[in-house]
This record gives sequence, structure tokens and C-alpha cells, in this order.
Amino acid sequence: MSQPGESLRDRKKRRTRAALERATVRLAAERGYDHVTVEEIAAEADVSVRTFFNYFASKDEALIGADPEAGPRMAARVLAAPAGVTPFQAYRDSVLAEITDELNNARDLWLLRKDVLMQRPDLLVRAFATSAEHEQLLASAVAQRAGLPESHLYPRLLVAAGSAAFRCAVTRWALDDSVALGDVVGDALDLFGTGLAHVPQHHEGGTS
Amino acid sequence: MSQPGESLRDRKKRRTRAALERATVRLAAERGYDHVTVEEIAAEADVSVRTFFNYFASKDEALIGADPEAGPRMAARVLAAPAGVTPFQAYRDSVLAEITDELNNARDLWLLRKDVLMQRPDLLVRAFATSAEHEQLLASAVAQRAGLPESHLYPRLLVAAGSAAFRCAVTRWALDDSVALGDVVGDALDLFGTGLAHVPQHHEGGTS
DNA sequence: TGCAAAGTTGCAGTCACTGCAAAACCATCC
DNA sequence: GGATGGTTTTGCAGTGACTGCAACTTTGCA
Repeated sequence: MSQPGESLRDRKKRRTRAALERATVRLAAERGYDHVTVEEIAAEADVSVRTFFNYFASKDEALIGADPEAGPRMAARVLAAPAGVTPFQAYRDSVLAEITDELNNARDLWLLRKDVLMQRPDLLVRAFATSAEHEQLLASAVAQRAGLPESHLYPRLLVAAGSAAFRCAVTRWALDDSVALGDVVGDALDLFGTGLAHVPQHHEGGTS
Repeated sequence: MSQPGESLRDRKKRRTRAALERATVRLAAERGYDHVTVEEIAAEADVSVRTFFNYFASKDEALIGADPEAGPRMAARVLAAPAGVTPFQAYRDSVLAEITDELNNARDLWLLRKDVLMQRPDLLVRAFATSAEHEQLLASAVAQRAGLPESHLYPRLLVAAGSAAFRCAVTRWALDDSVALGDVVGDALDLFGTGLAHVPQHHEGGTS
């Protein structure tokens, strides 16, 4: 988990960031998102309030704790995909890779977040708003890959579909987590891939 | 514009609401969203700050000014569509109907909003977060229409696609408003309908 | 005209978030 | 080991969004 060329300083930063994220999620799950103040979160993470805001631009952001590198990383993956792969496939793969990583590193946090998001589904949407610039970045990568101008609808739409897929998958998963979150996201992206024009078959006990 | 059975009270309410919305958009477009305080908006609309918050739950909400009836209205339209129509078609039609109405009533406001949203694209996302419960309502309607259980992914995904389509269409339209916003939303929904798996043809000067 | 319901307002308070400047801290080089 | 310089942490003071409450005003209706 600790990188090779990482200085003490870097390690400390990573640890406080993680502590703040963890404190936010834990407290919010425990007593409800808006019955927790930033002051309490900071205290729990043993750090000043001002420091909290050095790490996260808002309380919302700390709850989701999205890795700031995730956007660029996905964009890079989209561009690095082998030549024969369609833009859709490349994007789909990079989303799923990111999510699998995330769940492997912090499955326990997501289980807590689930409780919070069930009470306040709007928080997930708002958290995504924060990363509006990252959407732009990703859309550019898709556009480049697809050979379309930046102004074209398709890249933006594909990226937005990714967000939507994730969002819907989480709420679906929150209702019944007998399926892996990653699989639900995959299903959702597939639906977007093949089109929503007709209603998918519904098997008892199945997901799509 | 004024309803038949509308009392003086109701008319006044509609007028203050409209005034607040208008003031918010006008001032935000003029000098930037976060250089405008709620106090100034209230003053512009000739009303107290407290009253502002009786009408809108947040400054964000006032900027978009989504009609609180819109969600229920669309849900009703989805359920009322003729029997032969697919859920997708029914939903698509109800979204487009709503948007056409909105643009007919307040095209000028949308032109101003465009300027604000170009500076701060996150605001549109956040505004949609407010209407998370309405999404739920719409999703139920779609589920019912499609004969799927509430827990199924499809209805949620279709509704989320609607939001995404609108969001992307606005940003696309903000770049170049030589096409009607309604048409762009239509194009976006069609892309979702037929599927994103393959890249659409790109005609010079065309949209999709 | 008078009463009840609905809408408006001011006020006091909480809390998220920001800029700034001092203090504590870590890395580096002598 | 100690001086030096860049980074991070912190306190503090301030702004502004938002809420609950208790008067007060306006509208609907008998």
C-alpha cells in the first residue's frame, strides 16, 4: 500500500486524508450526515478544521472521497486501449477497472457509505458535481479516441452515462447487495451500450 | 398565463416566485453566481431574505427554478401514454413536451442561465440533485409502465439518462446555440435509445 | 365586519467555507 | 548537529447560506 519513493511527508498526507475520509463516513453512517459537523470530523481525525478544508473542498467531497487521480487515470486508460477496441469498450473497461480497484481497497467504507446514501441519495449526485472538470477531461479523451470534434454530443453523453450508471448501480445495490456493485455497474453500462429503446427481459431473481 | 380558478393569493405567490427566479438568474449572469448574495436577490425582488427561503430551499434551486410540478406532470404523462407506445417512447415524449413548454415560457431566462452555467457547469448537476425524489417518482412510473419491479435497474437508468441528456444538451447548446435546445435533447435521448456501443456517424455541420 | 388560515418578516443562531499570517514540521546541505 | 528553505498545520476573524420561532400582515370567507 505504501509507495516505494514516498517520503515521510507524503505518507503522512495520505494517512490524514484517509483518516478524514474514514471519519466522515463513519460518523455520517452512525448518526446521520447532517448531524455531524466538520468540527467533529476533524476532531475524530485528530486534526484542525482548517486542515480538513485543506484536503477537501467540501463536506460532501469528504464523504465520497473520490481519488483526485481517478479522472486522469481513466482518461489515460481510454487513450491507451489497443487499436481494435471501440471507444465505448475502452471507456467501459476503464470505468470498471477503476471501480474494481476502489472496491478492493475500500469495500468496508462503501458498505458504510451505502447507509448514508440511502438516507440522502442527493449526496451522490452532488459529489459528482464536484468532478465536473474531470468529466470534461474524460470527454476529451473519448472524443479523441472516437475521432470526433470536442463539440460533438457523443463523448459527453458517454461519460455522463458512466456517471449515471454508477449512480443507479449504487442505489440498486443499496437495496439489495447480494450482487457485487461492480457487476451492477457493468450491467448498467451494457444497457447503455445496447440502447434503452426496448425494455430488457426480466428474469425472476436476475438483475437485467 | 393566469389560471382560471386562481385566487389573488395564488397569483401573488406565482409572481414572487417568478420574480425571485428572474432576479437570481439576471444578477448571476450579470456579475457571476457567487458574487451575488441572497440578500441582494431578495432586495431585487422586493422581498425579505426569509421569504426567499420560503420559496426556494437553496440559492442553487432558485437559479434553475425547476417547476415543482414538473416531476409529477411527467410521471402522469408517462402513465397516460397510449397502450401501443413503448416505455422509452413515452418517457422521451414526456421529457420533450416538458422542455418545449419550459422554453416557450421562459426562453429569455434560459439564454441568461446559459452564461452562468458556462462559468460553473457544476451548478446544473447540483440543481438536479435537488430533484432526487422526483427521479424516484418518475422511475416508479416507468417501472409500472414497463411491467418491471421497482428494484429493477432499467427504470432508474432510463430516468437518469433523461437527466444526463438534458445536462449534456445544455452544455452542447451553450457552445453553439444555432440549434434549438429541444432538438439537442431529442438527439441525445435518441442516442441513448439506440445505444452508445458504436460511434454515430459524424456529418460536418450536423449534430449527431 | 370579523375571524381563521396563509403568507411575510425580523431576529438570533448554527455551520460551511475562505484568506491570511504565524507556528510547527520535514528535507537537505554544510 | 545545526542552519536553511520549502511545506503543511493551525488559529482567527470574517462572510454568507440556511433554519426555527414568534410576531405581524394580508387574503379568503362567512
